[in-house]
Amino acid sequence: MELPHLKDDPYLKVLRPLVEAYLAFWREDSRHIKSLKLTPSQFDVIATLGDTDGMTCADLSNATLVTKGTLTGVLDRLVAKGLIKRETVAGDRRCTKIKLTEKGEALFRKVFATHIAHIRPFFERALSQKDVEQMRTLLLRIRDSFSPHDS
Amino acid sequence: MELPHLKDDPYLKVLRPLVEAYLAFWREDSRHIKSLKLTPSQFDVIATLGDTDGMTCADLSNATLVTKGTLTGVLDRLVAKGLIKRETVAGDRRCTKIKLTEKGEALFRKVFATHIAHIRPFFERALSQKDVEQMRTLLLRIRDSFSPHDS
DNA sequence: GACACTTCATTCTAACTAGGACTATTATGT
DNA sequence: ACATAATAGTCCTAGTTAGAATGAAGTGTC
Repeated sequence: MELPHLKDDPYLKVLRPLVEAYLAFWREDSRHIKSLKLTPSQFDVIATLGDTDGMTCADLSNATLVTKGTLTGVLDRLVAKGLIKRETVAGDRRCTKIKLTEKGEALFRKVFATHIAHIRPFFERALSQKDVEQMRTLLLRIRDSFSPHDS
Repeated sequence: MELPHLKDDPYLKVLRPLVEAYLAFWREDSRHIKSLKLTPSQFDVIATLGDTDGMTCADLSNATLVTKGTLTGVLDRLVAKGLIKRETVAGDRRCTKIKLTEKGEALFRKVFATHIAHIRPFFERALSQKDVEQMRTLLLRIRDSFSPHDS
């Protein structure tokens, strides 16, 4: 992603900070996840699968940031680690139901709260309660500005 | 990257919108870049190289979001497209100076302003001038909260 | 029941990612 | 001067990315 150099443009002045803030978060996020011996995509899948009784590949792909094509490989590696299993679905032989194994379940319990607790203080330090509300509103306006139904 | 499900947490309430806003921008951004027959990394390099008289790999890597190891391959493909050239540096035989070719220069001129003009309206629609200032401040606070020198 | 559609998961390709290892070269400390 | 450290670019590995193609399995229509 490019960072335009026209920093004086009143609207683009927000683009670079957006990219930088996201990237700063992302680096810390994946650094911590890596210390748990998972990749960000793998963590994403485990966290999504936690507290469900299994999802199909298509559901998983929608709920995470991993596309369907990529998912197969990610799941293969999680199966190899013994964290998830693939089960057939009665009544539809096209689908596979992905579930956490015992081991995967245990990892989820151990890791999820830990990770949230790790990331939380970075936001706590930066923003007051009022800032959070403000920020949230503006970020959602940006997000929606990019969505197709916008005029 | 995972999107924690504890949406009620006062501070994490801003994390999901941050990720979503960034991703919304990023998808539109790379969609448009792709229509110019470049990848996001390639565009990043071309845009950074524009209006300079060449940079080393290390400089390029710092100025863009492309790491040194990845850069080699990206540059190889840009050389293959005839958009950049590698030149030796007098006085330091370790360095290579990367420059736009005529063709690369022409592409930069054509494409850069176009791309900015394409992205700009999405932000213009979402934020007032005052919002921009507010947003910028808060985003930079988040960014800096993740940087090492922070307490 | 046969036809065309759709959906599911997988496979494939080209490109990218971080990060570590490697080689050549240049700089530094004593 | 000479060993050591730092730097530059490249290469390598494992994993990810989007997107297109594939083949198997359901669904809808007549």
